[in-house]
Amino acid sequence: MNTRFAVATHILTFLHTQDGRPATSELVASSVSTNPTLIRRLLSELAKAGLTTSQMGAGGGALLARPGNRITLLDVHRALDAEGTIFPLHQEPNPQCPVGRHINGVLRRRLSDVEKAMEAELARTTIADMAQDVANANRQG
Amino acid sequence: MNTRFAVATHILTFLHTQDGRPATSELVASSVSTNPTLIRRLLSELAKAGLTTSQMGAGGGALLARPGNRITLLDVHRALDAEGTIFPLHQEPNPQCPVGRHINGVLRRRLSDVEKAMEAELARTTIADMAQDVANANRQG
DNA sequence: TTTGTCTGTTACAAAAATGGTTACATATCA
DNA sequence: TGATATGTAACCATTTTTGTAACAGACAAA
Repeated sequence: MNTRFAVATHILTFLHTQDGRPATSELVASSVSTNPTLIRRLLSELAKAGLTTSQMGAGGGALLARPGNRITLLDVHRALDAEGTIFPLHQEPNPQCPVGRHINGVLRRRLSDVEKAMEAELARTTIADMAQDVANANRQG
Repeated sequence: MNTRFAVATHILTFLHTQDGRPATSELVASSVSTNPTLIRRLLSELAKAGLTTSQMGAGGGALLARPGNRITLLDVHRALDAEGTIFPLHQEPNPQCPVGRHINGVLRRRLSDVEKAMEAELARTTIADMAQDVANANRQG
C-alpha cells in the first residue's frame, strides 16, 4: 500500500485547522498515527512543491504556504508523484512483434486521457473543502 | 512500478490480433518480453473475471472470452485491482484528534468521485480500439 | 549569549509488493 | 501413450514504503 497521498492530504488538512499556528512534525505525527520523520519527509516534498513552509527552531513547525482554498488535491498529487505513475507502462516490449512495437505508444495516448479526467476531478477539491468536510463530520457525529 | 495493468492490456490486445487462434503463454511472453509464468498468472486473473478462456494441452492456449469490442480498459482494471487501490487510505489515524477521526471518511467520499471519473474514461476504450490503434501505427510506420 | 527546541537530512533496518525462476501435477490433443 | 500447455505453488531478488535513530544547523526565548 502506498498511502503517501492520503497522509499528505491529512497533513495539509491538519495544518489548515491549525489556522496559522505552526505545527511540529511530532504533533502532526500524533494525528496521523505515525512517526515524525515520515511527516518531515513528506513535508519536505510538499515544501519543494510550494504548498507548505517550515520554521526551524523553538516554537517552529509547518504552515500552509497559501490559503487552503488555493491548494487542491491535484496539487498534492503532483507534489508527490511524477506523471504517468498511476498506470505505469512496462518497459521494452518485443520490438520484433507488431503489437509489442507499438503497444506502449498507444497505451500512453489512451491513458493520458484517463489521467486528465482524474486530474480534473482531483482539482475540484481543495484543502479548505477537506477541512470543511471534517468540521461538518465533527459537528454531526 | 506496477505494470500489471499495462501488461494485461498488452496480453488482451495481442490475443485480439490472433483472431481466434489460441496463443500460448510463451508466445505472449515473447511479445511482452517477460516470462511465461507471469503471463499465466495474469491470464488466470483475467479468466476469473471472464475476459479470457484457456485451453490446456497440446495446441492449446489463451483466447478472448468475448469480442474485443466488448472488453474495455475498465474491465481490465476491475479484473486486476480491488476498489480504492489507486489512492489507498492510511490505516487508523488518531481517533482522539478531530482531524484524524474523520479524515478517512472524508477522503473516501472525495476520492470515490475521482475513481468514478477515471473509470468512466477507462470504459471509453475497448481492446478492439487498442488493436486498431496498433494496426494504424504499423501501417504508418 | 547560552540553552532548548525543531527542522532537514542521512543511514539503516523491517515490511510489503512486484517480478523472475523453477518445478510439477493435471488436462488435452494427436 | 507421448508431447504439449495450463494452473499453481514455492522461492528468491529487487524495489518501494515505512519505521527508527542520529545529528548538524536554524531559531526563539531566557
